[in-house]
Amino acid sequence: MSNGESVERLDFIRQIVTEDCASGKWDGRVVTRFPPEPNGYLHIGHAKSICLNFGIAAEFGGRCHLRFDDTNPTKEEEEYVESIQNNVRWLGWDWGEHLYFGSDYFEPMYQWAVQLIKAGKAYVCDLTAEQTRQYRGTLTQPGRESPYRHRTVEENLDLFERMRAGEFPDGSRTLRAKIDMAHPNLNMRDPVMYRILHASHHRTGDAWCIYPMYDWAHGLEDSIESITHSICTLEFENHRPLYDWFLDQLGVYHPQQIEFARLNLTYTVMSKRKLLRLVQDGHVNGWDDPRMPTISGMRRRGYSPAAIREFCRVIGVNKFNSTVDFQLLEHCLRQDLNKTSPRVMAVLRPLKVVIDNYPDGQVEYMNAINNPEEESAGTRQAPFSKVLYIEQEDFMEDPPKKFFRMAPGREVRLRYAYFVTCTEVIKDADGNIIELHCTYDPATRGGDAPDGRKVKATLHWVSAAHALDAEVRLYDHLFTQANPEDVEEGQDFTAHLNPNSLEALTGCKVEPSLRDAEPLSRYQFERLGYFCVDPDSSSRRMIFNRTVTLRDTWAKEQQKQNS
RNA sequence: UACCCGGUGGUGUAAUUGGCAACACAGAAGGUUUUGGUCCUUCUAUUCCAGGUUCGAGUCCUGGCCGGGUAGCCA
Repeated sequence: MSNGESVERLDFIRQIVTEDCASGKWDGRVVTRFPPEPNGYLHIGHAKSICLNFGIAAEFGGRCHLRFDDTNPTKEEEEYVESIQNNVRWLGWDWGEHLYFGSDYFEPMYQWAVQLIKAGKAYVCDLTAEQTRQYRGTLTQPGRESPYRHRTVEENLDLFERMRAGEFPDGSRTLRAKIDMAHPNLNMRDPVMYRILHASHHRTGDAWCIYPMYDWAHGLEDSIESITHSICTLEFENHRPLYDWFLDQLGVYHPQQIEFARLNLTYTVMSKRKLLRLVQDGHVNGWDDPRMPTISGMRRRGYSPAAIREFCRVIGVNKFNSTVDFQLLEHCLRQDLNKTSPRVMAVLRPLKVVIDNYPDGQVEYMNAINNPEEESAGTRQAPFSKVLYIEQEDFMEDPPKKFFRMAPGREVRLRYAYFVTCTEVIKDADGNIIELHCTYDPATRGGDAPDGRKVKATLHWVSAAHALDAEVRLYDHLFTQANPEDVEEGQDFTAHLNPNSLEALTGCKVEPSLRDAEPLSRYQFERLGYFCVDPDSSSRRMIFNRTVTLRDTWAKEQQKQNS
């Protein structure tokens, strides 16, 4: 293991960066960027890109810019700019002074466009959007040249200036690059560089009514910022020739674009469009709903930044599409939470237990370990008394063979407290078990028997008189199918939404040490899972979100027996 | 039926760049345990196919097959 760890393997992008540093291609500089469009919330797929770009910069002693690619005012909002910054910071990355906006470069971009026009490499086109599409040809057929392709430089300059001045309505003209209408790569068939959009921009206001297209803008943004490695996702592979063409024609600083495969995860969707749909149609309660694969949602759910970073590390980087098993994410989560989360006892579905031979009114404080994985976390005192709550599912009146927990006449351990034996089961008129009576062995205080006898199970519990009430929200996958996109004709991804993805439990009982738990703080509820204090939680109304269950071999055993 | 990219266990990735196919997750079995957690041990492959080069091919070459991307005045 230590051997495998020491030989840190490089993904193909880090190999390129390593080679470039060795050859001095960029004078040893490493400058990357994370360039989101502020038109939605970041999700775990973005985290992969963020960790890649910021991670490479950190590992190679370079820097990573946070740059908002805000070239389309009709879709972008300030709210998203803020959430994105918060998310990147929360994930643990720091862009230092290097916060940029594509819109800050609109003027130099415009000047470069003028330069291209003067060089005869760009022209103003009066075709409508529909006509442009028809002239472009198809995947198998070449396009036709626009009738406006051969305007004079003077006419183009004049028209382009008047486009900027606002003389023409939306959609009436575009500025296009003059490349090759027969090019097999459709992106090279005289792509649009500017469109007219009389729309207010969240940063530049009404200063502009022409806005640059992605292909024109992005390379220039990279060039201005002296990016060395412009890392993007696979769908931009076909755009690289155009990225290169613009920069070559202009003769400016020219970064290298490198593409990698975006992340897919089982049981979830990963496109901004679909996530927006879930929010807008009310399938979830906002972008930060704990069921969402958004960074905000995962934060609220209780994921730690370290767990997400580790996940992004272990999934690797590649050039082919793949779908990562959700369980790998949960593994990274548990691995981190196990080391860092204080243990606490909480009962989700309480069952009252009375210890008949325990003195009325007596309270003992039991020494409980806060985190067996972290000695420095110390211990705490948990109050124990005659009336307790245990978990309903920890008792069975007629237990199957492999059930080790409480049953009539069986002795089990109450964690950090005593061995108890169930002596009586009390039911209501409908036959539901509503209360248990037990006896305890005073000699087993702390949980060990002096005579060395063993018990098969240890149960968590809370003292009824000391317990705090809480609401606990249990979450499951948002979709019932590993691949939500795999649907019948006429259906869409919402067809497999899981109707039981949220189960809210009230009347849960938690130990009193949780009284002042901070919002977003994380705990392990012993034997149950990891839980996080919801931001809406207060001392009057405590709310916990279940982040993830503990691995549960008993649950697996039950499934086997049922099937 | 155009162009570009890609195919390694159930899943995600490695393979010192032509030299014993390795790691993790998942699954199965067992051990330890005051969490049925953690931890520890063990078990699972025609490297898409067919040729070729070579002492030797996951890696190089040729041909096929399969998958993904691309016809926004989105990014």
